[in-house]
Amino acid sequence: MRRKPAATYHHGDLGRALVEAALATIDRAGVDALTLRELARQLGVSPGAPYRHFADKDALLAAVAADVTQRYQAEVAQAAAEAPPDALAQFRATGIAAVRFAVRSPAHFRVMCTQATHAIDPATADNHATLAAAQADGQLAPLPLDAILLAARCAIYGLSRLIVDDQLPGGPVTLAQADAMALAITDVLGHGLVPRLPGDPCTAPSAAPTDPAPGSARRGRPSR
Amino acid sequence: MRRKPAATYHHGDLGRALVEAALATIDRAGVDALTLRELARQLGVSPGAPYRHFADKDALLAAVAADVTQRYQAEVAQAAAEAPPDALAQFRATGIAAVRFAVRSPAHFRVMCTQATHAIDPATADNHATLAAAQADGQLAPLPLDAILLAARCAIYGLSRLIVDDQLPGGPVTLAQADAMALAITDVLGHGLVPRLPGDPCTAPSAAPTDPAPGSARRGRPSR
DNA sequence: GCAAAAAAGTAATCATCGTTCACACCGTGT
DNA sequence: ACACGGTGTGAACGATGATTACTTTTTTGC
Repeated sequence: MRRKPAATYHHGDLGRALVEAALATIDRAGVDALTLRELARQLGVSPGAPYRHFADKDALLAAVAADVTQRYQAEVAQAAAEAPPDALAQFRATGIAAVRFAVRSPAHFRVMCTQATHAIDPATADNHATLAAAQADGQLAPLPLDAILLAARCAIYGLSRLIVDDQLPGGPVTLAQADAMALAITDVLGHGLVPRLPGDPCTAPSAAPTDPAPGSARRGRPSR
Repeated sequence: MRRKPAATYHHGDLGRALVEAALATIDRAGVDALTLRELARQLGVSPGAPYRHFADKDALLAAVAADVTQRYQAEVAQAAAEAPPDALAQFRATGIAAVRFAVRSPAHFRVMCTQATHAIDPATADNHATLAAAQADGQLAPLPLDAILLAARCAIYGLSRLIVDDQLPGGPVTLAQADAMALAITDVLGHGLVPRLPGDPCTAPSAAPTDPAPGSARRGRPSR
């Protein structure tokens, strides 16, 4: 009773507390382990109390997903802000940030993808303009912008989901491995699968185009 | 009692029937709508009967996932067999086949990804040899094979999951749209993001490198 | 100030689900 | 003929999501 600034009623701010407790439970034991009753138990309220704040379990999950989405987008945006402004560096930085989020909080990431319909898009409007400018400057290949955006998004989202879905051989993925894989992907995407003419600038802006990739992208070999 | 070849006992082949009924239910209403009791009801058996064939619900789901995985791999393999043997054509064909499966049976695809741990790999061992040969022939860029394989896998898996997770604006995706998107992605991946020198062979083998992509990859524009 | 209304929580209750257990049924091998 | 193992029955148990009627607290309109 000393000082409860916002604690106005019995609990103060159930609703917010429910979301945070749900986040903790999901992060610890996965979405399937989430139970409204157990949540109410943890917060010391009756089993029916949560229904004053959320229509049903799905509504709570939607709120959780919204919270996760906000953190996700903030982290990606910050990574974009801290990276050099050229298109490839932006792609690399945001890709790495996105994959890192997935590695750090796989369960949260999964909830976000399942519940928050099309919320994974890394700022389509701005990118369009930026990429168009990059193409005009000759920094970017003259491919349709929609196709470029889609390919980049698929590659990063694919890596993230491969990780959180446990589809990569070799157990859980470390942050360093995730970084290396994201880098390798951006390099491949930047360079292209079709061989280039000798003397082509290729993926110069990257650190070491071919070295960091195989050292960590070795996963995939021991699968069969 | 005329001729029931395998129908020996009360039901004949529960277990198989359970898997098929589960597949139908999942395809119609999603995994969350799957209930062991309802399944038993449909098959005219008691609620405890399924437990003679599966330890629990997860075991049934694992069997379902195995069934889906088999069909998925068969379809992808057939597409690979029917496509030209060069590396890029193989990538395109298997990619399109995989995405088509996801579009046709989103719920099945999701169960497969969630339950069947690392089963989405399109034949890593063979590909390694094929790609190495392609690289030696100069048909493929001299990038680390692991990175190439990873990037291709991420792009296709990413597109598939973007579709089944409903992360693409514009409602459900048609088969034609999915084909176009897969094609656009393979083109971008083949060409590379970094501009090429004038006169470079580029993505010649494809039909129309830049035309089919924007017509259908327009999705992403109306998002914001 | 204060009483009415709105917000927040409680306790009891329902339907359903996953799962288990003791028992009954059926074909088979001896 | 008979025991036995694989298969299905039927009735439970515990837990969950959700609803309802009721109480308590906070807010707020006058």
